[in-house]
Amino acid sequence: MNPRKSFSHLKEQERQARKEHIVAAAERVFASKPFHDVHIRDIAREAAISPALIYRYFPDQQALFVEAFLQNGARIIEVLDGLRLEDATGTQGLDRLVEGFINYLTENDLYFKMLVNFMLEGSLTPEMLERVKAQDRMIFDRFDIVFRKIRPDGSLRVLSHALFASLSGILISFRNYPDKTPEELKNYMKFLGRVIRDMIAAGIETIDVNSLHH
Amino acid sequence: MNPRKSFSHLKEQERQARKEHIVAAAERVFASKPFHDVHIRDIAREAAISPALIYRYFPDQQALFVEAFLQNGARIIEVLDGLRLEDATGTQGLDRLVEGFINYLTENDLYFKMLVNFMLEGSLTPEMLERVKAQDRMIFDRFDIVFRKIRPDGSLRVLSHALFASLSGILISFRNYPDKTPEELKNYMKFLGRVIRDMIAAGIETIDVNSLHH
DNA sequence: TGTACATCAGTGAACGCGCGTTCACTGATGTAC
DNA sequence: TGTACATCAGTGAACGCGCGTTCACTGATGTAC
Repeated sequence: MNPRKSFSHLKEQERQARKEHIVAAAERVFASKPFHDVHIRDIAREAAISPALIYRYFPDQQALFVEAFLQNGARIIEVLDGLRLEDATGTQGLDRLVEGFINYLTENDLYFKMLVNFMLEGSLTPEMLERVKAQDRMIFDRFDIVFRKIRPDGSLRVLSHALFASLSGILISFRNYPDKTPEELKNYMKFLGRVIRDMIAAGIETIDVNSLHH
Repeated sequence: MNPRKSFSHLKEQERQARKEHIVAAAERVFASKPFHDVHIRDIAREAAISPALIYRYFPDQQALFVEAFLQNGARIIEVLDGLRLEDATGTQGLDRLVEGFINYLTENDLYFKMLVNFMLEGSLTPEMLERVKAQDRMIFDRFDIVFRKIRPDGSLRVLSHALFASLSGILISFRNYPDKTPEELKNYMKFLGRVIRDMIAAGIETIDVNSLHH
């Protein structure tokens, strides 16, 4: 590695660090206000830089948003891995997953708001879409682990999809449920999560998952 | 009723009809493009009137949007009532509900997009909020009917919430699932709906719903 | 070591456009006499 | 019946603002000799 190369490598690293600084600022802004109230100028202010500088690091707004989104996805995967689902036996993993998933996402609903917004209107570039898809798969993989413990023979991915959708639905549907404190809301969502969990735990033993698809 | 009064009544009726005409146009536009691409000018064009006229019937954009939203909610309730859930026995009602709900909302996803948008960012006036809440309750009432058939003793509303959230979650999570035709998507969502349904059917007999809340 | 020059991260201000909303006006219809 | 006037639904154009993005520039750092 000649000096020239090593130098440009350092430069590149610096550049990467600054990029991450901007993404981190974006995440903080997303955490603080509704999705559609987040503007380039807010993020620039949060990062203490000029709005124009953002365009030296990202081609446009969407590229930055997707980056922040993926960053948050990575964080979710970390949280799921922190639950040590592999080590659980029987339905223990399911318990942990439901509890952990709702816990994290009620406390960090930025990822969730972004996720839903991308799902609703998402018209991503093919390349961005590929990255999001890959991350989705990684999340579903974590869900699969839990079901493999209970029904090693079943269509795990289908169950993962069903559980993910159910939990997501809880988080969305009761997000702004009126006349409740945030604490009550969170407890109610966790309660609904347990209802779903118990249904699944009761049903999974008896149902022939593979025969359902017709 | 004197002529004056009857006359103003007619006028009022006309006014109401024109209002509905605008709302209907709004619904059509919402059905045709993403939520955030729907603008007053689009709706005016669809209704074949001047944008300015809309402001003679609605105080602002949000008022019109909420009206279109409630209109769609009313339509959902009609669909649910059309399923004759009262006449079903055992888990038959549950089957019909899951099938009908997903069927309708995959084919008319405008309501759904609006619903989710209101849930995510919704900052409605108290009066608007009250109307939306009342409609939510009416929808959950239909869900309750189904569960009352199976478990007359359980906490019906909780089960309704859990099922509603699960189905909503399916509709959102797999809305833009990549590399699938709309037909395949719809079938997969219905399939996931049946998975949830079977879990519930299996679990509901054995679970003590009332004891879960702690 | 010093000097002229190139590079490039970073900037504040301005551009341009889209969109909700308002304005000033028109013309049809109804009313009073 | 005819005429002057009031009302009010409806309009096209303009206002105003917010926001993504670009522009023209600065100043620090590195390089060549």
